[in-house]
Amino acid sequence: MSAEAKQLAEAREEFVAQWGAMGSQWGINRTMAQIHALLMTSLDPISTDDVMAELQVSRGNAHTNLKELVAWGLVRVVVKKGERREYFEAEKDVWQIFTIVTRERKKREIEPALAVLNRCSEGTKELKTPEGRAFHDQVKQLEEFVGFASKVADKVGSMKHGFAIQMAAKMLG
Amino acid sequence: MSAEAKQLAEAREEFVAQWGAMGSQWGINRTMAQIHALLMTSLDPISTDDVMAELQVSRGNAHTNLKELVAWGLVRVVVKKGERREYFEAEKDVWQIFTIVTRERKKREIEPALAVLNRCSEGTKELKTPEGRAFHDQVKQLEEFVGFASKVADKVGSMKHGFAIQMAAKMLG
DNA sequence: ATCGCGTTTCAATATTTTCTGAAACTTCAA
DNA sequence: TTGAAGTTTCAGAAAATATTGAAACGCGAT
Repeated sequence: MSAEAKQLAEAREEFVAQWGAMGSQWGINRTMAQIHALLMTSLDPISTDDVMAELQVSRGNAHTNLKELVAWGLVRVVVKKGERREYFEAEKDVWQIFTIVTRERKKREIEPALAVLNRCSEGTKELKTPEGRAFHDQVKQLEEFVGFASKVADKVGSMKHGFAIQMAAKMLG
Repeated sequence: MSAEAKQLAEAREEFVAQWGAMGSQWGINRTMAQIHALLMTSLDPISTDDVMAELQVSRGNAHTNLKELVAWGLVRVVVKKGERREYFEAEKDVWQIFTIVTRERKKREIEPALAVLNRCSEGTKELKTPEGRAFHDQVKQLEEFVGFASKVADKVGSMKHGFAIQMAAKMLG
């Protein structure tokens, strides 16, 4: 192996390892994040067995997390003609990745919160005691804010790359 | 207990329980989220013993998570004159809560990612093989995007309530 | 200096989450 | 129909996280 190839292999290994470690901070499991890192930096689609070999994980683990990435929409299944084996390739466009993660986080984090807040706010609407009113008001404020965040997430998630960059640039400027 | 008081107690209990369950989804531990819910909907500051009684958790657990909330800046310590015991009260303004969480998430999620990306991008700058270039380019794109997100987070985290609402309204309109 | 009251720490334990490995299943070609 | 190649599932094992409970600690009053 040439010096260049070695340098690349090292950098990639670090990227995969660190991205995996970060997965935890993000509430995403380590293997899933590592596979994602591996796929994002692979020129060609790779198979379950490749993942097993690269990351030293079991077939079950590799399989489950590949399919989870496919469910998120961050990874696509690729079939090579004349081969039965499935290959996988990642979405590489960073804006696409961002919108996918935004949609997914909205679904997992914002929507359930909103449902809880709606319920608690509705159920205390006509309370008359000071404690009851205070509770209702606080929950209502949270509800309104989270509802608003939900709309923002929708908007951002449906923006085209160029438009988003333009808007953000204006905001930062 | 009156019917109103019962209704309130029930609603609050549900809010605390559900907010706690959601903590997991958010990568925040359940007790911490429950304490936060409790404090956000409490008119008066409450003590460690109150938390232990309400949530049926140990002193150590209550203590650790209260202090963690204080470290985040979501909760303040209150000393009542003539009392040695510490009481705690939550920040109740939703925009304040949002900016605090934004800052904290930036610190925990965005900054470490950026550090990794910087390192991996720097370390592969002068690779010449197609694989090396592809890796460098992909990492660089991620780096640029995350760096951008970092700036946006700073900006949003330092906005005044009114200004942010105005801007977001324009964006959604 | 000692006591009483509250805070803090931490080793042991419990719970939750992730991972493994093997069996069951599917599909397709012979 | 059989079997080779690949995929999927899942019960049990391992690892990571959260929680307990009790001891150590800090501090002001006596």
